[in-house]
Amino acid sequence: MLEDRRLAVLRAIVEDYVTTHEPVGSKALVERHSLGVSPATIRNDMAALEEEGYIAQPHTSAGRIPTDLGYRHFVDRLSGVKPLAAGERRAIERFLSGSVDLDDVMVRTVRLLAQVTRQIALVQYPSLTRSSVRHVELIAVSTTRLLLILIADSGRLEQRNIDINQPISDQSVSDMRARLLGEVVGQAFSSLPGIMENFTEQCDPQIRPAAVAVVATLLDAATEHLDERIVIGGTAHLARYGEEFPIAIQPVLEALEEQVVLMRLMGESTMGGVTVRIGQETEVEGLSSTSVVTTRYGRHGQELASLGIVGPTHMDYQNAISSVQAVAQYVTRILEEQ
Amino acid sequence: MLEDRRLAVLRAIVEDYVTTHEPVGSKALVERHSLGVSPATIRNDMAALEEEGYIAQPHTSAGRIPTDLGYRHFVDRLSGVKPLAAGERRAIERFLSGSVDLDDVMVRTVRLLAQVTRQIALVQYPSLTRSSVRHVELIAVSTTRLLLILIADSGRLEQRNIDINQPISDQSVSDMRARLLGEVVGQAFSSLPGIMENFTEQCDPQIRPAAVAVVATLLDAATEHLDERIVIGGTAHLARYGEEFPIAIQPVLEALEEQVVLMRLMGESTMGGVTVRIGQETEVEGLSSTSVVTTRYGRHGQELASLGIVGPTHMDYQNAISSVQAVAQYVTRILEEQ
DNA sequence: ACTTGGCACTCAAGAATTGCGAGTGCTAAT
DNA sequence: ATTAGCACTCGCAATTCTTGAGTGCCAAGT
Repeated sequence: MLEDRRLAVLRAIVEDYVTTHEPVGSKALVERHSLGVSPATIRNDMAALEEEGYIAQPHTSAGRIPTDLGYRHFVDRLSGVKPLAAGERRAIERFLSGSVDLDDVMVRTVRLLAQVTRQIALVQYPSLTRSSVRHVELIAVSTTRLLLILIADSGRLEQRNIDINQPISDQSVSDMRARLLGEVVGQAFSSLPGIMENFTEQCDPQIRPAAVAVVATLLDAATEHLDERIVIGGTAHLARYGEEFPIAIQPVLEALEEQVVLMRLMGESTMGGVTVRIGQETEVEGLSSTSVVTTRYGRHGQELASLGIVGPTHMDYQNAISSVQAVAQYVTRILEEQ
Repeated sequence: MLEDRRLAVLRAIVEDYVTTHEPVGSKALVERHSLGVSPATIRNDMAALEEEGYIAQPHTSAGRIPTDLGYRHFVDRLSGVKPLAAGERRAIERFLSGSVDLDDVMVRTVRLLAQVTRQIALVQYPSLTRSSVRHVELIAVSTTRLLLILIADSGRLEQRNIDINQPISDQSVSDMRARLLGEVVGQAFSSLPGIMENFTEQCDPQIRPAAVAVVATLLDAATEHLDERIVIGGTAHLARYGEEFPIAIQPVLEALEEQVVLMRLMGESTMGGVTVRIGQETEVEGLSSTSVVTTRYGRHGQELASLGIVGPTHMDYQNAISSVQAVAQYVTRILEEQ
């Protein structure tokens, strides 16, 4: 009973603070929520909650605000995912359908997510790690330059220029293309290094140098920078919460321009379900007063990549979580159609 | 002589304001610049300049700041482009070389430009309008779905999925691919509508529906959304000038998320030379207290697209202009190598 | 053993006041 | 045309004052 009320108080504090963005006091709390006890009682509970580290006072004569730990508890005990309004679902569906290609899907998704959550949105391109090769194309741009194109079954596409020392005939290029196609189509990207091991040896010695270059580039494209493409949107929302609260927006914008940081945010999401990292938990300096809500998405049941949002720690977690989840779900569906 | 000095005063005011970001007074001016006259004289000139609309007073007892018109005059009379420091040139070169593909070039360029100018950078992908087709690829993803890939000689690449009603054989796809290749490779994108006019008619009636879909998609890819891809970087710099000056950063971020706005900024640049739009001249609401410096870049002499920066009206125009110009030059060179 | 009313205490934030000084415009002298 | 002198303006920073929301604690009540 006692413990129950304390949690209710924490919950009420989080909810009020999320909506008003102002420290909440004991009196306001009993007025806005039907807690059935007097402010004095609440004060005792608050003192206990503060002792345990769930809430804090900006200064002596102010109300309480939740700490990172407080949000953590709140999120962990969320009663359940609030379903999205029907209108919202329809909006999502309408927004994502009619994408012409993968780039388009990514751009639309990030816009949608930013719009629905009113936060900064991040969407990672489908990883090559878990994809396989749909097609390979080798094109002679000139006699000493080839263009290699790799298409993943997720629709993602990588291109690389290859410079070779000796001129190569169109016939040789065509042969190599055919061999490449035979070897790699349908194979997982992760298995390419093994598969390509003997490729050059079985080549006509004359074109071996070219083959070596092609294989090197292919493996580079297939194994390096696999997950490095991330689209960002909705940064304008940053200004909104920067206005009133002591969030320096520069470090946030800086963090969002660092590929490494983004990779960390997107990469660490646990499989299945939604990951919420609050404040310091992001382990990124510039994001210490923001929270990150991510989840994985993927087609055909395999999880390809992550998407999510970045917002102030005092965001509406319920809404954020359900939106992120819903968008991930729809993206997955769209990608399956592709 | 008199007119000369007035211009010198305007110039001095702009320069001082750009470095200090504070209204500049008559006394400070004569101290920092060797104008050879007394503050009182400067005051007379200032009064005249204010009358003509080149400078303004934030309030009665403050110094003067340049108006948009003042900056305009300053920029128009710039003595000449300040050459970049050798170190800077080397940095640019090092930064851009070693790009693996077009995406890479674009991303590196935008980062570079943002870093060098310490402003927000915009880089537009090479337009298809002025490119021609390097290669076309038609791939059967399934029996009722094709993937069309268009590669421009600028290295830009477009992909589209095509759903067809009736299953199509691999042989038919291969035939169509061969015909497509023969028809369009080497042709300008702008000429494709004419070229493709009779394509479907010369098709085996059996696969005509598929051919119609392919042609429609091809033309759509080649003629719609030609210039729509723009990369943005360096938004973190926005926070820097947002800190001290009365620039609301939200409208700027919002404007930068509007494709239409970006297109207008990038599209209107005049050919050759650098375009500077100051304050209201941008004709974008959210950018009324920023200036935009753009120029065109392109390979083989043809100008493919634009790149540039967005910064506060009180930016260092000299530096901005020369940096934008230099980066455009190097990008052009890199693209020519590709 | 919890709850609650009462009460003294704290302290950030806003309003009001003041002094300072940078900067101006004007005038009269050079 | 230039300049020194001077009265005037007015934003800004520093200072002080006031207010009130909110707290912690204690003693009384259930």
